[in-house]
Amino acid sequence: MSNQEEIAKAYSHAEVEEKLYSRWMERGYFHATPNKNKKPYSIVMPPPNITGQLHMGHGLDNTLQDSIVRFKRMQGYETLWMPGTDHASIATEVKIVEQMKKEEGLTKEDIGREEFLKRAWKWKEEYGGRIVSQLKKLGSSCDWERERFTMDEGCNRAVKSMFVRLYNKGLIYKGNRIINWCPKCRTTLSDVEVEYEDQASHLWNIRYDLEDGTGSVTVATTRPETMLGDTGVAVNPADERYKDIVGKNVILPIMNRPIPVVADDYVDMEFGTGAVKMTPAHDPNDFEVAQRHGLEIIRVLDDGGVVNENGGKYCGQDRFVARDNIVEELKELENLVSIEDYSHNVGKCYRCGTTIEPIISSQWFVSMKPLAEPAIEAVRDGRIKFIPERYSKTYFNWMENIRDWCISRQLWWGHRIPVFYCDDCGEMIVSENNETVCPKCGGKLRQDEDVLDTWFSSGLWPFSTMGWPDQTEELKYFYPTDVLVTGYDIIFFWVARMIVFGLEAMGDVPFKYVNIHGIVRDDQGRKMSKSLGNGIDPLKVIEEYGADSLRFSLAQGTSPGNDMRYYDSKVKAASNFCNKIWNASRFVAMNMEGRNITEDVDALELDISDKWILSRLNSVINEVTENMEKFELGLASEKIYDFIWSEYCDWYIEMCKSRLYEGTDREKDTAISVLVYVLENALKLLHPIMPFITDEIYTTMLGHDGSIMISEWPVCSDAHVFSDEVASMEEVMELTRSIRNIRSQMNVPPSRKATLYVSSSISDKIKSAGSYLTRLAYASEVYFENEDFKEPEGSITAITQNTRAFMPMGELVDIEKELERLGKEKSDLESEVKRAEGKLSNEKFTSRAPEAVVNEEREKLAKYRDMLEATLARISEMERLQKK
RNA sequence: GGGAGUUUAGCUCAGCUGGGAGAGCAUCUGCCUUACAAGCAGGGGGUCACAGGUUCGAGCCCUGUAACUCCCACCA
Repeated sequence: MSNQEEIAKAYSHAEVEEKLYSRWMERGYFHATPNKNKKPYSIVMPPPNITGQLHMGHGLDNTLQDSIVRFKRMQGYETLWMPGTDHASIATEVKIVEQMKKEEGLTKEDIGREEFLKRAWKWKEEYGGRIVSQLKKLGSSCDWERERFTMDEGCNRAVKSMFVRLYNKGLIYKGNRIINWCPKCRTTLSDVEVEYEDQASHLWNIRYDLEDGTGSVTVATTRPETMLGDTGVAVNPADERYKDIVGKNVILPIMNRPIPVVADDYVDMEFGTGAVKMTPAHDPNDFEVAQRHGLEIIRVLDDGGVVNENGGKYCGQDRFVARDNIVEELKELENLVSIEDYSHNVGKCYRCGTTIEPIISSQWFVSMKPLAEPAIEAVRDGRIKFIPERYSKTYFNWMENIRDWCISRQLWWGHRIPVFYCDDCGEMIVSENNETVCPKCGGKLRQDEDVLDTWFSSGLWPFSTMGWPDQTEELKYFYPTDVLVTGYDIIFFWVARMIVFGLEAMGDVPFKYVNIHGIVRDDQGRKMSKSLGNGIDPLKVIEEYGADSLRFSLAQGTSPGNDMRYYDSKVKAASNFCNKIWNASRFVAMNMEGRNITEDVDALELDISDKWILSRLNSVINEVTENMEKFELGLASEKIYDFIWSEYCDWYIEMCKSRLYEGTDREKDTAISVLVYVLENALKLLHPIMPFITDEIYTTMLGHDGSIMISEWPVCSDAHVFSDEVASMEEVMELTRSIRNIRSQMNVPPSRKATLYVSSSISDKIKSAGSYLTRLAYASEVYFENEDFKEPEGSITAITQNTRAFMPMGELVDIEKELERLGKEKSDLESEVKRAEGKLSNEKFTSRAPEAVVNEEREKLAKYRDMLEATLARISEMERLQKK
């Protein structure tokens, strides 16, 4: 259908990708719908934040998912890949607040909640689609008709429903507890949203004098400013040093307030002085101790991290300013005993990096323990499998020590907590509906001001996107989903919560496999980050090399659970591969012209090379399918790459040329039919990873209607196992390699052809392969001779087990050089023989090793002995010539 | 303080249930051989971190050591 002039010599990705993606969309190939005649396969996409731009992490994540989805679609499953975006409550709000401040000098309080939300929605409309269009550039075959947003109406319904359900079960409660507070974002954070970092700091030792003047006690702290809120000092009850002062009061310096000394097991006698100052309002441990001993709780920091009116003269000072000043004053008061260097773990807000402040506050919590139990069980009994398996350990460790989840956030952008208060009678109503009137007193109701943790709605994603709480057809058909593909960095944030919520809401796991991948680092192994400026923009890479190249390099470089580095050279290599495929296909297309192509290759009169490549294809189909089933995309890519490049292109195409150029019509038809058949199947195997180029070749060059993406995945066939031919072919290949090697070492250029005399004990088997040798081994003619053939003088000789090939090279043969080469050959073979002999003479080996292994060793020994014998014969022949 | 991972060619990494060390890039040599110079052919380069052990046989299994990385944990 095409000729050389019509097909470009190099593959150009830009227009192809654009064209094909819109074609796929138009034809609705991505859409999935419950279909009783097909088996379902489903994946939900980890919804990217609407604030986000596509980065390499998305690139990897979505390449893996798309590859799996395309594979399953070709296998005939009704395949749903559910896409969507996440409202990312805190991340988005921070961004909008920043933008407002920068552009208009406004704070969110200036414009009020309603106006702020209007802007947020506008922001979502403007930028929320950005990442979606970027995902499309990657080639993602998601069902865009089903695209969802974590804050759309359906998701909102699901969130409210889940909240009420858990509340009614007593699994959501409001409590006054120490929470993580970000003074910059002015909101609570859950425990997983705090990132800990070692910081060089000090340990300040401060003396608190006893009220009765009989002595003093020294306490150590890393946060001197909190002393303003101290309401006690704790010592270990077993500590002899402090036995007498328990129950007495000390005077809190600066504040000059008497506070009691209490005894509590929490205190470690070995650490520091063995006495600990208690700040119950700003430290979780102190809070617990205070609860046990009835200590007062005095909050001294406000929501902005500034000392409040309880801090006396320090009121109004930022916590870190106050720290310095308090240390100064303590020095002046001579209460500061000493300052030690100390490295200490500081919690930071995962969004803005501000040091978090533990603060006592009234918040909403999910009671996790009862919910965690079935979630642990689901992984333990194998209903959910982590890949790699070791991550289940991480999961257990976290789940088994789980603490309650603080879900209320003092933000505006998010799902508002469905709780209503009556200020008149104090009634609290938890409801999915927008309640306005108090059922008890008829008073006006006020909704809780707070919103929910983003991850609360993300946790519902696998079923909220399919219509839950309604029992939809989609849920029945596609839930549970098959696999979740995500990075190890959000196992706690997201994966664990989905499992918990899925089991609770649906009574079933949300997915069967969790395929965990690592993060994409830069070429120096550093995390890609905005602050380092070392991020690589996938879109730029796509623009330069094409989505296929990027995808291939990502898929190829990945192994489950491990980080990978991004290298430009990897993408370049993948793009060379594209070009290779393009040109191989171009070659095939050119030779298709005017030929009679038979699709059923088994009906053809196949020659040895055809049988060899079909056998090889068969194995590759087998292996790649298995790799894909096990989510081993890296191995799959490597195998397809090797097959196409090193077998199909390097050997098979070359072998076909003799028939295509010099054969009969019938031979030509056979060769091209097999060429097409193998190419087509190889393209199919590659399609999940490189969707664009494979479809372009499939439709344009191979002339198929439709698309490769809806074609059938190749299956292996027993009819294509030709072990004999493969073995013979391999001997021919070995012989070829040997001839090439010799010629290269002798510096004989390919243009210098020689006659080839082949003397082989398996001549009948490899005779038909003789014609390939012309091309592959640069021979002018090939003659098959009987075994005792006496070669012409001045030949160089390639030796394989059953075959010798002689090439008379005339004066080109440097006898000395050839002897040197043969000498090296000889010693190589001798050591092989020795190795095999050694093994086989070991009685323990022959008696204990499996028979197959022993036989294999025997065969090797025979082979090397044969080859050694032939080599020795050649050496003496050469030596004879040398003497002449 | 627990837990996990990594250590294989100059660089980045594969190596399935133990059976003669692999790829890509880089490097060297020779080739514009009518699909592809983004290519072809060939070469060099590895005591598989170290020390023991199990085994007929260990990169792979066991024990220990070292270095690097990550996660978790309320020791002020």
